[in-house]
Amino acid sequence: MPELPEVETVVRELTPLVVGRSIERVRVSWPRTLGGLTPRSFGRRVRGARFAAVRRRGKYIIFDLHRPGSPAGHLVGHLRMSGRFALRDGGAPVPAYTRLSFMLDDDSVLDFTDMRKFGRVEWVPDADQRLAALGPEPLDSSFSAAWLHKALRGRRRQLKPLLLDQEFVAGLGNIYVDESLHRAGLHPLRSSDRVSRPASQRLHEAIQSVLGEAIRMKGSSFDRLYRTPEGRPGAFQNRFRVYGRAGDPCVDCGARVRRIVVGQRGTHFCPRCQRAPQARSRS
DNA sequence: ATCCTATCCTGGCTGC
DNA sequence: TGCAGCCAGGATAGGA
Repeated sequence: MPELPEVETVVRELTPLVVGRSIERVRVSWPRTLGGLTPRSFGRRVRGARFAAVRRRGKYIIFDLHRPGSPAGHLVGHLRMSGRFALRDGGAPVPAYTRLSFMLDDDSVLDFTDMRKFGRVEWVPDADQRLAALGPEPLDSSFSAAWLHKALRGRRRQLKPLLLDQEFVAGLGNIYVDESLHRAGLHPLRSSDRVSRPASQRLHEAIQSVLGEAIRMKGSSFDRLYRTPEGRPGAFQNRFRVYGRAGDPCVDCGARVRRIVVGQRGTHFCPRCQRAPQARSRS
């Protein structure tokens, strides 16, 4: 599932392909993709606009739009499970599962395809306002070990669902949370208010190193779903230590990786490297 | 404040 | 071989 590293890869590959191009026409084949606007009013907002920049916030892809002289709002995209952006030549056949297409002024077409139809591409006047509720970027300097320790202690939630909460930290999903917790030696059910300062530091380091490595490898592709805009798979799946490895030996200690369900999410961990939390004593 | 469940979707898998 | 039923999973809403 596309998480921060996959979205970052999409943004990097898309930038040189679309920045400077303008939108001549839009074709909507699954209106819910637009998240509220009708195809007609969506088309009115974006037709004639030019892509000024492509950037990322959490798992969201933001396209800044301009018209001659003035800003023209933003497209805010989310890939969810199976969304994908890709460019094609105007004469090429429309790919399967295409939900939305932007015909550009150089005769190329930017397609948003999405088998499961959960993805969204919304037009908004103000992207920062739309995404204001998101937590800090885990690769920014604002996300420090000290901040993380304080933030963990200020809540009382299990680490797994807390790290998946985009309002706590933006961009982590099921895969990178499991991988980060394993690298930090922290059990997914541990209560956030019981994480020590050294453990917070390990978690901080683990999150940044996992994300950094995954970005360098252009994300993770373990099924047909995620491909970069250039159509290539990522390679970080070869570095998974726990995700999808239930029953296999832990790469660090050899114990069998376990899979449990936490908050309706498959959760993978090593029972030896990630010690079960102690029951909270009453008092 | 935190937790739990349902919803949106489809392809792929399991079991009969 | 065919088919019904279940599952994954990000975000969000509503209820406990």
